[in-house]
Amino acid sequence: MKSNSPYPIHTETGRRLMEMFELMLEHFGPQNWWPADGELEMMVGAVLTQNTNWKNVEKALRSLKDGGYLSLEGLDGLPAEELAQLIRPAGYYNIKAKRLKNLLRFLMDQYGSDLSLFLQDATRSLREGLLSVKGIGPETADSILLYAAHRPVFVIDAYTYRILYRHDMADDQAGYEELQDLFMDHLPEDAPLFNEFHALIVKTGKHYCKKRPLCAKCPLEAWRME
DNA sequence: CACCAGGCAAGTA
DNA sequence: TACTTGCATGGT
Repeated sequence: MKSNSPYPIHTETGRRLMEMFELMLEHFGPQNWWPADGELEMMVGAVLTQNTNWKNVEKALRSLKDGGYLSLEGLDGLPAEELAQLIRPAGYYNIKAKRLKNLLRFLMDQYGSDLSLFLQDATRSLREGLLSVKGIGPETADSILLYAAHRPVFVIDAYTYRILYRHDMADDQAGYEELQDLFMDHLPEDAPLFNEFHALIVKTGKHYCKKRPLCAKCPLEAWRME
């Protein structure tokens, strides 16, 4: 993907979104997400980072790696209680241990011990399968689809709500699917674009105040003044 | 001290 | 259906 050879955009909304994307890319550069060593680590990280600072997730992933548990077999052979203690720094460790176990059971029951069969599955509805797992909601499912299975699915998170609402591109009642459609109906279905855009939204969103109107300190506004 | 962080499920009315 | 609450550590 080259930032200076834009995709064909056919709507005003699409142009506004691409303008935001270009500004973010210009200011922060490529984010190269997802920061993980392999697809399984990515999926584990997706569960661990639920409502949790990524720095804390890294500590949990580190202890899983150091213990040699970051494989389907390694995690499967680990009692939930032990898994919980290993992922303590990521918070919500009891419930997240169960969620990881639920995900592991889904993968091994549906695809055996070969993760690539899951990642390359083009026949069934991967999203519905993931959403049937207790502990995998829309954002975690879509993160896995985009960053592990490389499908052109746009991931929505709290920062996406905040930025779009602040720039009057969505109302405060907008739901997940509604915001996802906003991106997917107006941008080309391109996994590398969705990958970088979501990562940049997370990076940029951190600089917006949680509850305050748009002001000159909001990144996109400040950059336009430069 | 309060507040936040790359959500989700279960309970309540 | 539409809110509300529990889950929990670590950093600012």
